[in-house]
Amino acid sequence: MTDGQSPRKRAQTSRAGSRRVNIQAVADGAGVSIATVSRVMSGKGGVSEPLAERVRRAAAELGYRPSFAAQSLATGATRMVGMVVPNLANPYFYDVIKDVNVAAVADGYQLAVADANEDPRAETELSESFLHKLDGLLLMSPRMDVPALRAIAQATDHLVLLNRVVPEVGIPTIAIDSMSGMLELCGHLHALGHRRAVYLGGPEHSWSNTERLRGIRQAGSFGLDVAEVSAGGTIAAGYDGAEKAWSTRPTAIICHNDLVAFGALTRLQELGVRVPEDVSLTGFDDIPFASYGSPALTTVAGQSGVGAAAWGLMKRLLAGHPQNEISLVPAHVVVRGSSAAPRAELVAAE
Amino acid sequence: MTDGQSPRKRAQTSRAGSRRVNIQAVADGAGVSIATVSRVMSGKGGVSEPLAERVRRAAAELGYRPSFAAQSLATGATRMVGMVVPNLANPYFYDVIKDVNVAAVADGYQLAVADANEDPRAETELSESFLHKLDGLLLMSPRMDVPALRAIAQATDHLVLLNRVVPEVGIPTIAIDSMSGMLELCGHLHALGHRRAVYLGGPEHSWSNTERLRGIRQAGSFGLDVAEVSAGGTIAAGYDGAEKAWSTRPTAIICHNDLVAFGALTRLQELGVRVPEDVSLTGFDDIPFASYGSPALTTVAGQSGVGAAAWGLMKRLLAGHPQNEISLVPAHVVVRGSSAAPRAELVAAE
DNA sequence: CAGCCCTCTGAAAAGACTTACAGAGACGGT
DNA sequence: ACCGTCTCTGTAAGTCTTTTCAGAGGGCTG
Repeated sequence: MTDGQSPRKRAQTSRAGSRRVNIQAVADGAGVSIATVSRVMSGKGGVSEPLAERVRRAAAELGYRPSFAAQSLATGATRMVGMVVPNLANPYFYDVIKDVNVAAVADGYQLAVADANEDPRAETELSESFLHKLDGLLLMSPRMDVPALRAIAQATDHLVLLNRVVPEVGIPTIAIDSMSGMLELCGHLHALGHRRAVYLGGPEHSWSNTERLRGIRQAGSFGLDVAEVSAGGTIAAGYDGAEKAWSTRPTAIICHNDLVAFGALTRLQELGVRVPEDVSLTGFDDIPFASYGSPALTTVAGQSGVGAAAWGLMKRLLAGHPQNEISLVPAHVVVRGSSAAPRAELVAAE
Repeated sequence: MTDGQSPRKRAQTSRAGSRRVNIQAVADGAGVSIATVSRVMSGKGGVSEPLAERVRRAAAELGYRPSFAAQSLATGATRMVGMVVPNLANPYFYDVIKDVNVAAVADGYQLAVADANEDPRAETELSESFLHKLDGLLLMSPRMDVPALRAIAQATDHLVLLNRVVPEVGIPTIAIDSMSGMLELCGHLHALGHRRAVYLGGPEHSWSNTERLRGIRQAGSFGLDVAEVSAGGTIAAGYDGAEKAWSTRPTAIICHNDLVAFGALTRLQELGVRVPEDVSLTGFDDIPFASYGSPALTTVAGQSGVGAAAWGLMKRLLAGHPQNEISLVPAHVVVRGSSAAPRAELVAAE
């Protein structure tokens, strides 16, 4: 307190000043103008090497880091993108998030993830907030309604949709081809000899559920008859729906996703129903848990590549090239222990 | 195009101006100064109602939203906090993330999550980046070494540690009391009659693994003998380690977490070992999958409250009140089907 | 009726950067 | 020797908001 100087003024002269070290401090330290410091820090070139070195040293000495807020304000960009996910609890999402993350980081962008907690309103709010703060937005399987989606799409060009196709709004999209994946799965079951199955459904109005149902209905054309039992996409829903599904004595139970299958499997085992001897059971998504179930789950894998593709789209959008691509990533059946040929007497009984 | 005005100047007069609607545009629209607009938008009061109404209408008409970057620059705050997680793939983390999220949102903060993909270096980079951009940082079970952690702690006061206690650096911390949770679990097994168990360990240098081991070693004092087999905290690690653990013919296998237990369960069933008849199996964390396994997993639950507590700490830090609390959240055994009394002859054999 | 205080409003500074533009110096060519 | 050009650097404007301070006006009190 006795240093004899007003601590307020010329704080940038000494490093003891309590104010943040800013670009001016570095400029003073290196004896150059702030423009030069800015040029050196951003690596844009155009500064002679000896001077640049001097600036770098001064910056390092002072521990200077450009202010994110000021940079964003000046450039109008943050080099961050957001991703809103309906529910982090589904391990399926994680695979995609990881993919996007890796790809984005490789391009010098950072990904921030927000969880909407299964609430469409939260989804909308988070989306608008992210959009307003970051450079771009990836929406994973959004449950929000079309008007909400349209509002967001109108507010920005930097929007990518994952696993939901909304033809009435032109948004660049990457989605797993649930329909054909499901069709292939049905084909697999049919080939094993199944003729009567039950579909344990997913979230009512979700696009993926609609698509998977579409695949299932098409399977009717080659002779696989599938009844529908609605569930909800979660383990609990699978557990709760399993008994009803089994009550119709199908030879196969097709679950909306692996989570549902997992829950159903547990319930079936409680009921003394053996999988796959008494009934075949299938999932969708191929989450890590799927291959470790007992039996391991026959499922449909397709997420690989989705994340990278989504980032590719976003990257081009950020570069200012409008996209209107809607691409479907193929999905393929992964056969594991939970599906088998139905017992002969069950097929014969039909 | 014949409106007779140079479109460049006074762009704020018409809504056709291509530049962003800023506070000046609203001020002009409402016939007030930007200071008044700012006051109205931030709800700070001090503006007469009729005028405020006029401003609100003008803002709505123009679709004005304050610039996030400018706001951050002016206030020095973002009202966002970041959380870095080693791996989103572990469902356990999700419970905590969700909790923090809910609590933060309730206080008007937004949570951004970043995944370090099990890479300590990425963890450090993400942390520094977030710290630099956002108002605070929550570090979930960080794997980074102490110097890295110390560097971050020195750069900010707004840091909260979850599930890792680092006594040599004074960081506010919330952690599950793994040690006593594990001790309680051992007590449960001991009470059932178990005397010889194996611990299928977690990530080598993680704090939680160290603590759980500590609990296990203490259990020796009341007569539960536990050998150690290192695994790695993942399903695959549990699967891979199960056979080795079983080879010592314990009456119980204590897994580092539910993921490991899940993998081990699968492998044991493949080997024809029945759980819990031939061996008891326990997890830790009580992830949603745990109660749906077959058998359902006996585990240790403790995460409830961790997220909210962590946010509480962060909130006080953000309010400028230094904290140096290191609090341990109690964890308790949840008994389910995977643990039972050992078969009499096995105990007798000892 | 004067003075005081209170409420409301606006001007202007502060916050930290980027970047267009201009200018200085060096160097080569004629 | 002069001019043009090129490279490097600095000045200053622009980005958008918050907030302090001062001032205007009105009402109340003594």
